[in-house]
Amino acid sequence: MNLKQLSELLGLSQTTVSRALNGYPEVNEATRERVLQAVKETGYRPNKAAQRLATGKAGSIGLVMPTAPGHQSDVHFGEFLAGLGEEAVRHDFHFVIMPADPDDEVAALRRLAISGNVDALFVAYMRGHDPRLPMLKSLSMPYVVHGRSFGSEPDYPYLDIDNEGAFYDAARLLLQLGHTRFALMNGQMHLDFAIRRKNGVISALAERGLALDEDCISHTLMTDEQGQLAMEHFLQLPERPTAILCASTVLALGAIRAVNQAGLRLGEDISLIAHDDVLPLLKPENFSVPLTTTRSSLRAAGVRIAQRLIGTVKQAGPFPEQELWKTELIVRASTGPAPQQL
Amino acid sequence: MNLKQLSELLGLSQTTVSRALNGYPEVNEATRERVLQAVKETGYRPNKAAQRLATGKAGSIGLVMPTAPGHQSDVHFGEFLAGLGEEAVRHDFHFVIMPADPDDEVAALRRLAISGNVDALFVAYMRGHDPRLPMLKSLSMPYVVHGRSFGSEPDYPYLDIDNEGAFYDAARLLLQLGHTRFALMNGQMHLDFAIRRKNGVISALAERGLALDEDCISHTLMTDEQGQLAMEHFLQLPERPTAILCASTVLALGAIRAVNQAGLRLGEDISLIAHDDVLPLLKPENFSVPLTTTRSSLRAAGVRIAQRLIGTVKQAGPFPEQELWKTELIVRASTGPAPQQL
DNA sequence: TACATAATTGAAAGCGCTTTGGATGCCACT
DNA sequence: AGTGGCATCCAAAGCGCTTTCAATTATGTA
Repeated sequence: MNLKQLSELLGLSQTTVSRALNGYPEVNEATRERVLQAVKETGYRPNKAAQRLATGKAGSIGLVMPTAPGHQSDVHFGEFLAGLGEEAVRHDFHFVIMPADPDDEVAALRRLAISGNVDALFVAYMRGHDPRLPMLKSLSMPYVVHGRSFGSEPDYPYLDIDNEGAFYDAARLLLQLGHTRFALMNGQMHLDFAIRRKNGVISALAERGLALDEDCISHTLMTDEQGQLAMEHFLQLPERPTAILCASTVLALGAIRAVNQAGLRLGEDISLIAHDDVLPLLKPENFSVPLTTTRSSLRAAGVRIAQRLIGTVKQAGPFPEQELWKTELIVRASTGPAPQQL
Repeated sequence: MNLKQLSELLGLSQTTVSRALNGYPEVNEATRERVLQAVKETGYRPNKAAQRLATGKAGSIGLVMPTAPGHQSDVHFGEFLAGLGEEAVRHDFHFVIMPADPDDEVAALRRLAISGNVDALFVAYMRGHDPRLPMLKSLSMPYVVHGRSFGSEPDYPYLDIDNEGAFYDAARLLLQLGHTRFALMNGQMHLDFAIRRKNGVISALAERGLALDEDCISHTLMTDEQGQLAMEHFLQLPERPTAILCASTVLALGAIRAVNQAGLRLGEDISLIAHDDVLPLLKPENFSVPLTTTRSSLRAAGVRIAQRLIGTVKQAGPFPEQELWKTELIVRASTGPAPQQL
């Protein structure tokens, strides 16, 4: 069943049927009803390729999937993708996923753009001074960045969470609880969010005249193994930190293992706040000691970015170019007053 | 730059240029060279939508991304996707990813198929008597299943690993080492691979007149938390098992944590063999006690399935309908002789 | 009643590619 | 010289949709 057959069946022209389907105003409401009814009965579905050829829109958004160690099989990637997909399916959009080595990401992105089978690009894993930004700007294709690029002029469309604010708030909570010795388990150093989170902690501490020792910062991949290692290191420090800020619940998982193995009690000897991306497999409330977290749903971010991307392609009204989402600080049992003595 | 322009530039017809590009035999080698050269110089890339409209091929493979708890953000999904993508990019294929609740998977798959923007379907997370199989057969669209469906006639195209053989071999190794008390940490009960792995263990044990107690089997999600819980349970059993078979290195991670916390030594008090999907984040050789594993790369499976799918769409020669990959048994330090006494 | 205006509808021209059904020229072979 | 076979190449017809331009009918207005 195609447009021609459908229009013959209705005794209308293809033009009118097409217009009825695409919501053009110049078609009589009664005829539109008839068309819609016929669509329902016949199960007609417009041919995507033809639409695309006629309109020039591909109905798809492109993204590069980094595949080097450390990015590969990143749980965060999957979760974000679920969000993108959730929105995409509502608009009959799909993804063009191009896998690429992170070293090749700029080129991969360009290839994707000129391949002609995407309408818009999505970019993540932003770094400080990210080289993809100038490339994206030179392309004439809509894009939205997840995160930001520290050090670059913020004149590109992005959706980010307030990483600095989140970790500032988290650090303040711990300060109010009387903690003075802090440690930060962070993501890889070159990543934008890691830079900002660190800044958030530093500025909260600075207000109390405290500093974050370099020895008390770890920059690692977001795996629980790395979390454990980092925490083991912290626990061996002569001035053992009592307040831990943790860039991910995945890291926290390992960290807590280390705390337990050291015979320390979470929420008493050690207070910990983790950032929670709302990964369904790792709920902070299900930890044996429920985790205090700064929360922001990665999946929701995926939905929103898909909305903006698709909306832009469909030219459906203006979207804010920059969005900065606040995170929620949720206090659970992993934070408590600083222990009175060592 | 489109075909018309390119052909005018060359002083050839569109027909000839098209044929030259698509490897048809009836074009002079010299002219083909000229065309290829011009393509290189102009950077011409055929318009996907037009090709698709003309040929009816979309150049994409569809897959349903399950999003319910337990499937969501599955590390295995991401890893497999990396493999699919690796091959897809070579053929300028892309994915249509449709997220769906597992309850809705049959319907989602059908929607994807009739949406008209995929040429082939990929299906995973197979179950016993999987209801998607009859649906797929009724569709006239190529597909390949990752895994199999226990209890269904094996007359559909699949790629599976020899789960039964893998766990049979693993169990035999442990038997040869003198172990007699076994436990199996398995995936969810309804999943095909879990059924087969269990069968493999049971038949190896049966050869020695041993049985696998129901109490010594866990069926859980493949998370390290579940692994830890399961192992804790096993360790509390009156007749504590000394030989553990584990469906995933992710489960093993938690299991080993439990072993350590119980003060037991891996490879001495407890021998453990895990199935290794070759997840880059969780390498068995990097465990503090390197893990004996049955290995089969999930990513390689992704590559192969993409090959078959794309090959079928392009009608590039016949592919085997059914493939069963052997796994490698790799002995490392987590297996040792059965302890002499409790 | 006559005429401008608005509301609907259609015919037909693409979008850029593949492919069918010839052309054309050249050669070998009767 | 006449014929068939090959190797090359091309014109043109779609593929199924959107959209421009034009036609037709209905609605007001003077």
